[in-house]
Amino acid sequence: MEELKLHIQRLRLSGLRPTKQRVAICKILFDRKETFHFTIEKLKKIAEKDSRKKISLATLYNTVHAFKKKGYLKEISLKGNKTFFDTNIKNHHHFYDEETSQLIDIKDENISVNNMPKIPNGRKFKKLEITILIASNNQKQKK
Amino acid sequence: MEELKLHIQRLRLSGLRPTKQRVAICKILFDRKETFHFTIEKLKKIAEKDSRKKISLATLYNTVHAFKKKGYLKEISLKGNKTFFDTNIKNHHHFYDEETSQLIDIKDENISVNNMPKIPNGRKFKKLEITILIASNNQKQKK
DNA sequence: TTACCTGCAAAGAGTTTGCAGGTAG
DNA sequence: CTACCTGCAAACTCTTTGCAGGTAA
Repeated sequence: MEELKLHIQRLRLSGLRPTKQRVAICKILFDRKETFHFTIEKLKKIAEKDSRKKISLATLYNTVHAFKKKGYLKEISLKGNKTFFDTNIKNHHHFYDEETSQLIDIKDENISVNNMPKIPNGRKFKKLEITILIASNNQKQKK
Repeated sequence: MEELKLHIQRLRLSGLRPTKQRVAICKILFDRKETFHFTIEKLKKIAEKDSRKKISLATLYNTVHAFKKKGYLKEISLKGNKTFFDTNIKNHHHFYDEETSQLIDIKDENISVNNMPKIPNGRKFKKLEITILIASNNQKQKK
């Protein structure tokens, strides 16, 4: 179980004790090859199904926020009132289908801006975020 | 009062009757040269101060949503749980200072993407949204 | 043992909705 | 007069927090 050690390390470095609930959350978040995009609600359902136990919101929120603060997770900027998180912490962008709430990563090297506007006075550049909104092809016209 | 006629027209086209409260909202939103970025809460405060009367949340929400549906307002994609709106309905992008929640428009012609990634199968391109996160220059380092 | 953690439930924040009196047409 | 609108408050959704029993170290 090499992964388990990594999970425990990630938790400790985030200032959290490695409890069963938190390790279960880690498995879902980090035992995967591909990016995982999620809301707290979705993570809760998956974590409870996989571990076959109740995981409280308090635990989910404190764990996810500690990971975000430590940089193991990123929050995604989207319309709407749910907070989305992303296990891909590299600099990257997204396709987003608002109808299905589905997110797809775009690698940083697969997109670029060729003329950057001047940053307003007294400010400095922090980060670029590009979202390409997409929709189903076969969709009927919305009235 | 040429503006008043425009406000009434906008309201009618949005399927709303031109009441005093709604005209007051229109004045704040549309009697201006520059883009206005706002949350419902901010609009409420300004509208109540300007018109010196109470405007209920129900009125604010139904009016703003009708304008958004009609295309007189746009919703902005940002982190966090408040909904931001924008009176600039042209295709454009934003600088965003998360510390102050300040938004600054970037005209579409002042920024461009030079290599677009391939749109996922079965989807079509809808819209491009670019946000440039900025921060104050003189800010102390965040720990 | 001690500090931290868990589940629960209550509280907050933002948004939406039902209702009864009020107003535009 | 009728349909729509307003303010109010209740309800809803998502998130945060306080608490008392439980667990890691």
